[in-house]
Amino acid sequence: MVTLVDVARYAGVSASTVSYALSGKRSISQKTRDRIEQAIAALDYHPNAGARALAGKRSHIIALMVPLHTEVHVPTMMEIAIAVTVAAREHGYDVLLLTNDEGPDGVQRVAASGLADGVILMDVRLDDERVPVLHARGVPAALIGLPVDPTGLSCVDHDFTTAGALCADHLAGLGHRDVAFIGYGNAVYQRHAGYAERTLTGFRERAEARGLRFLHRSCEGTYESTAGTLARILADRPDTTAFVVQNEGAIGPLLSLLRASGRTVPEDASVIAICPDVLAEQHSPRLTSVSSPKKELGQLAVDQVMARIDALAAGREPKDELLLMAPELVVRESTAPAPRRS
Amino acid sequence: MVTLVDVARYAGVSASTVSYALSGKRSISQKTRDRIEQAIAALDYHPNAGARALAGKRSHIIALMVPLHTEVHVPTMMEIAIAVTVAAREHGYDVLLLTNDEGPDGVQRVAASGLADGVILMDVRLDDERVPVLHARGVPAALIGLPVDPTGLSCVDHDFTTAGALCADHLAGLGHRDVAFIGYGNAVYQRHAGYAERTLTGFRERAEARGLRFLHRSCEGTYESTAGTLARILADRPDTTAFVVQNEGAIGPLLSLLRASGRTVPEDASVIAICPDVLAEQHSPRLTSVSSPKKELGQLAVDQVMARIDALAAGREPKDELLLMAPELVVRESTAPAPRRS
DNA sequence: TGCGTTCGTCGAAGCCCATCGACGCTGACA
DNA sequence: TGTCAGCGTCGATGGGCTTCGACGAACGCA
Repeated sequence: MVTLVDVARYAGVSASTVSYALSGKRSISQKTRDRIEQAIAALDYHPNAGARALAGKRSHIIALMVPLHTEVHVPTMMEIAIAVTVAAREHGYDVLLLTNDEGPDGVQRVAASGLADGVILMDVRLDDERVPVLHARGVPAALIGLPVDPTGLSCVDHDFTTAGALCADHLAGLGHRDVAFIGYGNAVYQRHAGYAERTLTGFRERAEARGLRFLHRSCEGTYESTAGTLARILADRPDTTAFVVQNEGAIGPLLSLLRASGRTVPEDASVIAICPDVLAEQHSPRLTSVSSPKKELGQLAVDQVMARIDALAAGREPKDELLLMAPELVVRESTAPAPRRS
Repeated sequence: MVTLVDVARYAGVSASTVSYALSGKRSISQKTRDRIEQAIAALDYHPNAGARALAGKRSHIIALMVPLHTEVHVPTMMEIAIAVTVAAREHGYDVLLLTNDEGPDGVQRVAASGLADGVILMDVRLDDERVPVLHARGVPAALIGLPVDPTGLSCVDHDFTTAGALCADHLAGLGHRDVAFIGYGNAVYQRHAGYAERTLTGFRERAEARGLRFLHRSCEGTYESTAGTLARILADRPDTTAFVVQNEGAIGPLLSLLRASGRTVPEDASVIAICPDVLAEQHSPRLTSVSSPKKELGQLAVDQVMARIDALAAGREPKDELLLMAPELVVRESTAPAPRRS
């Protein structure tokens, strides 16, 4: 194994000089810097991570805790995880993958052992039990999702409330009067997943403000569940002319079922999906959708932990942040003015 | 920060005794062991990861390199990643997430710096450029997927060849004569993704052996692409009575399209999906499918790296392994005896 | 009773790097 | 020409842990 001392000897300087050349924390003449770089290349030197962590009191690792089982769209989660990893690398950091099932102890473990300098939590519950640990140990952290009380924390999330409102606005603007909202399964609402509730609230408030009549129905996301949900909706409100779907699994079945029931989208029924753009694009007709950027979410979360890690190292008080990413409604082919009443 | 010395002092023993008590590498009397455990609990001691890595020459971290962008089913990938993480924890290891775009350099980086003790590679290409790095540095590694030349490596993968064969067998057994295989997009075959080619080979060979006429068509996985693919198949071989689909995105559209064209599944047309069971279950009718366990895949990969890490530490020569996980064909509601010729 | 073991514990020597204080040297300025 | 600032470099120290060799105590056996 090649060490810093080997490099120093090869370059004819002292070990500390090599260290400073690498970290840039003291100025080094161009000449020696060149010699050192040459030595590093010649010997194929890679600083030892453990030693660096020990001496520098920084592991250059952040932990990312992902949900083990989730009702949320898995590809979306993955996209965020990857965005986090890529963004972290740009800060010279690596990402340690933790699963939800380790719970608060997992956070404790990686933080207390100095394995990770900071933590990013995904799938945050309103009363998330990992949050107290963060406070207790003063762990630099960023949450993707909003707990009830975000004081002392940095959080990023999609602005689901606005997402819901955008849907209501768009449909109201097209002249629809009776609208149905097809959401996630009951379990999601029962465990108070923030995103589901907030979308619904945003939609409800705007719908009421714009004089829409609306129905919310939960749905498990399978073909059969969607069929049942749709049947109930049409039985309860036969005049329904538009659907908002916030459940990736229900989109395909809904379109098939509408088609099967003789309804053309968008002439007879409009459909808005709250889902990633790629998904919206791959249906036929291509779906008008509301989505928010996942990549930026991940990047922002990383920026937030980094800021907190730096603040901690510098002894500064980190400032709380609460960022909601604006969603965007893209009009495609699945929404049209409401059909005239028969 | 609480250190091992603090614990030792509190327990009235020496530091090395505490270390041995924790690692179990030398016998410690029950009495002192108790005192030490009590001290650890009282002081809330967590061993410093960096120091441990430095002194022990093991980081207790394995790196998992996941594809950045992939045509493969993302939830499947995620399931494997999570299985790896959970399995690693059971060995006292954590998982570092790397993305494909770091390429060979990424492997080099984490291995040479001692950041990771071993590496698991996903989405392995037939001529994967990361493999030479593994050989050059002697990095303990396990591949999920098969390269052309697996000598000196440990690999696990699904037995796609058998998966293809199972499909052909099942359909031949039901009396089908004309069968279509709807695969991934051309890009997947062009970059020689092993899984796509092997499935096709297995299917082709068995189909020929059983006297099936068959057609392979690639498909991008969108609704429109599926529509085009199906149209071409029916134009070329109007007598086609069964479909094998190896493309998660095409399943829903295919079912809708068959239904729309007046074909009932399974009476008029049989469908087998090569996909995870959960997916197969959520369509209507529930699909006969061929799937292989993802969780075991992840676990086996972890076992393989661990074996190699241990071998390296003990100076033993690790043995190569090549495990193919047997797929299982589950008969559900989408396959039936071939309809009589009209 | 004497000897050789085994068991339990200790002290010290690293592991590799970051950082601090010190020091000689060069150049600017008075 | 003398003085004072940097600038560039060095040596020493420390960070928390693992591991090796050593050593006293307790024990078995002859």
